[in-house]
Amino acid sequence: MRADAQRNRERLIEVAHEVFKERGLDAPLDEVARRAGVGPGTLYRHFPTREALHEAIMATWIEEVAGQVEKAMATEGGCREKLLAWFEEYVALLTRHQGAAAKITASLGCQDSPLRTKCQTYADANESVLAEMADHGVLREGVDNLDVCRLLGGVATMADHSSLAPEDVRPMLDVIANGVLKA
Amino acid sequence: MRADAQRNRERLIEVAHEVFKERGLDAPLDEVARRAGVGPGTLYRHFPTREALHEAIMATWIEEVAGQVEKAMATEGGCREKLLAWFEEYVALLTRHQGAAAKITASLGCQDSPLRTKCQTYADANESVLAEMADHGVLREGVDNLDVCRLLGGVATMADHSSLAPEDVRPMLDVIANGVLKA
DNA sequence: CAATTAAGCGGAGCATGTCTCCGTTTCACT
DNA sequence: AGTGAAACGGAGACATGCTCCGCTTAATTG
Repeated sequence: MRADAQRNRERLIEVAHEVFKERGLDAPLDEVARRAGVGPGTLYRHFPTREALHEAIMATWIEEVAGQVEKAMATEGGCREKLLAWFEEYVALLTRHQGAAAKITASLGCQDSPLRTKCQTYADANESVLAEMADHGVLREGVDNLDVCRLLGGVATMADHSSLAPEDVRPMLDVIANGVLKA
Repeated sequence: MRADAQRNRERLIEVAHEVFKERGLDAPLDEVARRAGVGPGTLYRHFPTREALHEAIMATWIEEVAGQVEKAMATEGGCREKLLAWFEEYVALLTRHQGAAAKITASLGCQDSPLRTKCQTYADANESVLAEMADHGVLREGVDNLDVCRLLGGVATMADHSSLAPEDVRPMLDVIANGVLKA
């Protein structure tokens, strides 16, 4: 790739990050181009679809997921506290950008989504936490990872749409934890 | 109201019902006007915002909610089966139109949403079911109606976005039921 | 049954946003 | 420096939301 193309690409990702943070994932793409000081054509050449740009943005914070699992698992207390710490982190990661939770979770099931690798990272992370719970014998029988991911995605989406504070999200996560752990 | 205005209003609601069913709640409003054989101006006079039209549409099926509560409570089996029957009905009602679940659930908390009366109907219905569970002594302490509604709304939203079949939704509702009922 | 009038109609048209096409510029290599 | 291809950028076609205002028509009244 030519040096100027590389520069533009990086600048676009950087600017898109800001714009999406400010105005949500549905922000006008021409605005991204304008602020990056390039024409719309340049933006669309680098990122043919809105999703392609989303994917590029998310690549930066997907890297944090593994670390957050470890952090949550280091929480003081029993399995329930660890699980809830992870659930809170999961929701927090998904709600970093307005609109992201719904999109990422929607692509959980489908193989051909451009966001597939991203949501897979989340699913894998959650699976590892559930496996830990199973090892400690506290996981209910028949609890499926995909279902839990969708439930958490649903909570995150509701939190996003209603601008819920963490203390409003917590009781929902409590219910899910109760449903996932043995009594 | 003049007779022709009345006629147009009814026709618009009827057509909007079709269009929203086919293309989701974000379908072009001009398409609704076109199919109804009126100008866009007429549509926007009757329904100044998209939400106003949504509200009018939903008024028709909001009437079914109370009946569905009774139907679910008449399900054979114990409290768990009744609760799950209601949860399934709740999700089915919310996913009748693409995009509806997210919008209705988002307006649960806020007082000034045009959809307030609609989502209140759902919240009241769910509250009555939870009250029934409490009467039978099977409801966990500290389970809040609003949280359960949001969880169900989240499930419905995920079902909507991923076009999930009822059998894919059921396990998520199982987890919520486990979290809501005493062990 | 005209005549009157205001409620209602409808579409031209502006605003915003997406995305493409293609003439022009710039980089990289010789 | 010269050359060719890669990259640029912006005009503009197209889609959608929404408004304004001149025209039509239903309802009322003498």
